Parts: sequence; structure tokens; C-alpha cells
Amino acid sequence: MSVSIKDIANALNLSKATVSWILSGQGESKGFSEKTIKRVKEYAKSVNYRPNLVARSLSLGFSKTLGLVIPFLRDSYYAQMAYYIEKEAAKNGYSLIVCSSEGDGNKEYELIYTLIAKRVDGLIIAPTKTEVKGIKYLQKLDIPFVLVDRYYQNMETNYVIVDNFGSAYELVEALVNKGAKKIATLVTDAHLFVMKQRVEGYSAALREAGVKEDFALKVFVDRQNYRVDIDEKLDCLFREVPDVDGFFFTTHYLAMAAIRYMVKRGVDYHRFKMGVFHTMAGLDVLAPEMAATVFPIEELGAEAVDILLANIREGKDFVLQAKVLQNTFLPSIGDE
Amino acid sequence: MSVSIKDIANALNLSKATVSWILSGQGESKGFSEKTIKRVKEYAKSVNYRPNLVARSLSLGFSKTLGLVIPFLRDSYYAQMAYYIEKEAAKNGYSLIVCSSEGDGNKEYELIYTLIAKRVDGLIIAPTKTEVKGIKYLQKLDIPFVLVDRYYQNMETNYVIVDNFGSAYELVEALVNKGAKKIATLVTDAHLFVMKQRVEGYSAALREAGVKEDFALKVFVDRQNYRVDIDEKLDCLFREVPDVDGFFFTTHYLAMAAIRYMVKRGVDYHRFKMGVFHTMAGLDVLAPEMAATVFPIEELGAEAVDILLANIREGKDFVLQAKVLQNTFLPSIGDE
DNA sequence: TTGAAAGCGCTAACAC
DNA sequence: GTGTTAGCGCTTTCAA
Repeated sequence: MSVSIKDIANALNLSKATVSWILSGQGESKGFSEKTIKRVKEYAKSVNYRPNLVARSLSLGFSKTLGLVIPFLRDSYYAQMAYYIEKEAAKNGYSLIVCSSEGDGNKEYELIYTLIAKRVDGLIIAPTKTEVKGIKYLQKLDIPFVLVDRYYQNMETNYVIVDNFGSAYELVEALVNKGAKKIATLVTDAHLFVMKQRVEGYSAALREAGVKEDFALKVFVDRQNYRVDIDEKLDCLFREVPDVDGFFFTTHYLAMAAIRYMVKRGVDYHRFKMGVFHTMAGLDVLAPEMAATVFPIEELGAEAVDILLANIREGKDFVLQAKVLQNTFLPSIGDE
Repeated sequence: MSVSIKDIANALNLSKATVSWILSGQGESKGFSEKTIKRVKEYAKSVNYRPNLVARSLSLGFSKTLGLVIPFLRDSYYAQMAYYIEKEAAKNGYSLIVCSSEGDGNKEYELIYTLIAKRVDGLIIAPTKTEVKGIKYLQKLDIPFVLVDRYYQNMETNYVIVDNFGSAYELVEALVNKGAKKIATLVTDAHLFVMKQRVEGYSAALREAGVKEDFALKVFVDRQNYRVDIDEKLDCLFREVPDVDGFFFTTHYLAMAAIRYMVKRGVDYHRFKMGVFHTMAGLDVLAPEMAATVFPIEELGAEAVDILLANIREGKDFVLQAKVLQNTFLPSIGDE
């Protein structure tokens, strides 16, 4: 096995305490002699000593590790989020345990439970559905956590989200200003609060512009197999509203899927006024004229971590923080 | 603070040992009375007991946690890899600490060092550059690890990679069979062994087909700012070889960037015979006719974990495993 | 059928 | 300047 503080202490005829202090950098402030400090450090290096952080965690009561629970790490959106969260965490000396809940509430709960057992110092969660068992549990145990991307209206938690309503409003308003009269919206995961907000933003912008809403223009796509479901739904849309002239995609991959559909059906989609919530690579070349509202993903990740760390630091005295970030409006994604 | 085994023992007038055994499910096999077992379990639940896994780790000597070091979690390719690795790890009861090395060898070393200190049971690494300090360190300490995606020819390690040479060969051969004579290849991160292999596969396929290689057809793009660098390099290519009629993209985003360029320059790229190593969303609609060789990412992740766990389990007796997976050849990405 | 006690590696209050 | 010691929460051997 690897060498421990005790081994070093024995070899050098010193006490564990001395070695511990010196190795954790408190040698000088504790007033140890130059000689001893040097002796310990050199010996430690020579025998390849590396601290056992799990012992340290047990002793200190914190692990310098955070937990992240997201629906799907393979989704580029969450992957980016995870990336920036990890980055900010690392900057502050924390590691990140990443878990995918697969959009399953029970799994989410299991993961949270395990993370707690592993004694992470706090967690960041992009919650799934309306399952709140895990969240409630965290609250009961008084463990710091912050919700990202989605949140619950009726619960007091830290959270950082984007202004879904406002961004959608701004986007749809732009489409209207470009002259679109019959703007369809494509929606998926419609049960999510954030999605509802986007759709409300859409409705509000239309209302404000004096355009009457048409239910036939609201297209709901099944998330699970959206790539096939969208064909059917769009066929239906074009049948019912042949003169549709605009599209508001509530999320990036719906835009991509819709364009895939148009190309397949031979529809010249460039004639539509289009806007997408959160863009993705490829869209910019397929439809450079498309407007977009882009997530401040980096900021979102960093904010989440900062709030979490503040919560961890301040403990009981911490007052919950809710942050609503603003998207960036991009008139056309081609010139980003 | 949270309740511990000791608290339960005190409250129930039992010993810590008894409680520990019962709570870890060995109650019946140890032969405790029904009554005691029930009493302990119920009490534990009533006070919301949850085990402290760090204490458990310290005592047992393993953490049931793995470490993953990849260049960039925000890259969709690595994100997917991380996703499948986490999935397989979770299936086996392990958590995953994910870290991005940012393609920086020193950072990679730091991360490995920290992961070791946190006493992960093993690590999976997609190494950067030719920096092997971290790897050497792991070997010296005899800590189980497996390399993915990239590996070092001159070192004895576990690794799982794809057949880069073979896949590239197959792809370029297909382009030749479609009639392409002057096939350019776009390369980035050319110093990487895997990239070299792909380029060699390209060369070999040309050689085999009796096509003379033209250095002007080899386009090297700077990874850091490939989106701007590629314009200049392609301008140069078209100037020097105006009748280029095929493209072999050594990685997905180069294909996307090249198409972005073509669209910008008004080049009808559909006339080219094209092939890409590893595809991405959007390419299928932009160039459905493009051939591709797709990574078995899921298999790669799962294999890596399985090998790592076997190594952890068998320890000294484990014989290192090298696995070369086969890509799937896709004649045209439009019909996947 | 249950308990006592040592130990995992590290920290920190308190001594000398 | 340096050492003693108790303790973090859990496992496990040995005893009773």
C-alpha cells in the first residue's frame, strides 16, 4: 500500500502531528525549524507520499467534491453546461461527480441519495419532470444545492435559469416585425415549466402584435422519438395551415429536425421567418438567416457553482438565491 | 449533523458492530434475531440514517468511484463517451468524477494527481499530446487505468481504441470506387497518433488504388481556431488543385467547417465525393450523400469500464488488455 | 445472538 | 519547536 503520514513520522522519528502540519503547508506558521520542514518535505517526496483525501474528508467533514445531476450528459446542451460547471468548480478546488438521471425521477432520487452518501459538499441539479422527492430530501437534510435550467415555482430553493418568457417573446416579436403573420411553434417536453414559459412568450408576443392565435399552429412533438414524430406533425401542419410563414422552435434540435423534414419534402424553408431557442452547429450553415436566442451557458454554469459554494461556505446564514439570466438575441445565426 | 451508526447503537442499547452488520444487510447471515434486525432497520429509517460512504471508503480501502479525464467535455464526441462511461459505471455501482484536461498535459497530470488523492479506484483517460507524466505516475503507483481514444505505442497499458487506419482506408477506398481521383484530406491535431493513423489509412488506400499522392491535397488545419484557419487553407487548396474532386475529413467538425466554407464561397459541394470520420447532427441534412465511418462510442465506453473494473477486481493478477474496435461504415449518412 | 476494541489516515486541541 | 491524544464513521476480528 501507499505510504501514510504515520510511515513518514516513524521513519523520521517525528510525530504524526508534526508531519501533518508540515505537509499541509502550515509548517512555518506553526514555527517548525527550517531543518525539520525540509527533512519532512524531502522525505515525503522521495517516498512518493500523496495525501489520502478520503481520510482528510472524514476528519474535516467535507469532501471538496460537488455532485451534478442532469438528464443526459450526451445531449450537447447539458454537456456544455457540465463542462462549464466543472471548470468553475475546478477553479475553486472542487471536483465534480457527474450523473445522468435519464430524465427519470426515480433514478434522479437514487443518484441524489448516493451523492449524499458519498458526502459531496453540495449538488447542482437540472431536475426532471415534476418529481421532487430528491429535492425535498435535500431540503430536509439541509444540504446545499442549486437547481439549474429548470425550477419549481412552489419551492424555496436556489436556482439559476434563463428568462424563457422574455427571450421567446423577443424572438417571436422579431419574426412578427419581419412580416410573419402565421407563425407556428414547435414544442416538445411540453410539461416542463420552462417550455410552458417559452410558449407563453410566444403567445404574448402574438397577442401584443394583434395577431390572433391559431391552435393549429402549435405543434407538439413527442420527445422520445421526435425524429419520426415530427414528420407526421409537420405534414399535418402544412395540410391545415398551408400558408404558414414563420417558425418558432422552442429548442435547437427541433429546428434541426424540422429543416431535415423540409429538405426531405423539398420545401424551400428559406422563405420562412424562423427563430430558434438555443442554436447548434450546422444550423448556421443550413439557415444563416434564422434568428436565435442563445443561452449564456458558461455564465449559467459559473453562477450555479458560485451560488452553491457561497451556500456551502455560509451554511445556515445563507439566504437562498434565484438568478434569472438573459439570453443573447441573435438577428441571424449566420453571422455569429 | 446527521445520525451515525453510533447514535443508533446508543439509542437502541446495542453495539456499533451489531448495527453495522444489520444495516449492511448481513443481519440474517450473521444470525441476529428477527426482532433486533427489525428494530434496527426501523429505527434507522425513522431517523433518516444514511451511511457515510467516505468513512466506509477509508475503512474498506476503496471508494466505488472512478475518475475520467478527457480533453473537453463540451465536445460532443467526448460528452457521449463520458455519458456511456458513466452509464456503464453506474450499472456496476460506481460513480464517476469527470475532469477536462483542456488538452493540456500539465493539467492532465494535476487532475490525475488529485484523482489519486481522492482515492478513486481506477481511471479512464483520453490522453492529450505526448505528455505521459501522469500515465507514468499511475504505472509507478500501480493504480488501474485504461486509455481510450488515444494510446501510446511504446507503453504497456490497457487501452481501447478504434481501428483508425482500417476505417480511414475503407472510407477512402469507397471514395475512390465512386470515381474520385484527387481526394483531399483535412487534418487537425496532426501530432496525435490516431490522426497519423487516419492519414496513413488515407495514403494506403490511395496507394492501393494506384493513385499518386499529392502533398497539396493534405490540408492541415490549426485546431485552436479552425473555424477561421480552414478558410485560408481551403482557399489555398482550391487555388493549387482546382480540380479536387473528393474530401476525406479526419474528424466531424472539420467536415462541418468545410461545408460552411463551401456554402460561403458558393461552391456546390454536392459534386464532391466526401467521407467523414465520425459524423454529427446536421451533416446528414447538409450532405446526405456523404459517406462516414462511425465510432462505436457506446461500446468503447462500456469496454473501457469493463476492462477497468476487471483490472480493479483482479489487481496484480490482471493481464493488460488492448482492444481495437471496429467502426461502422455508412455509405451515405442521409439514410442512417 | 451480541459486544469490545482496534484500525483505516488525517486533523487539531492541548500539552510540554 | 514538537508530541500526545482523541476523534471523524465505519468494518471486522475475536470474545463471550
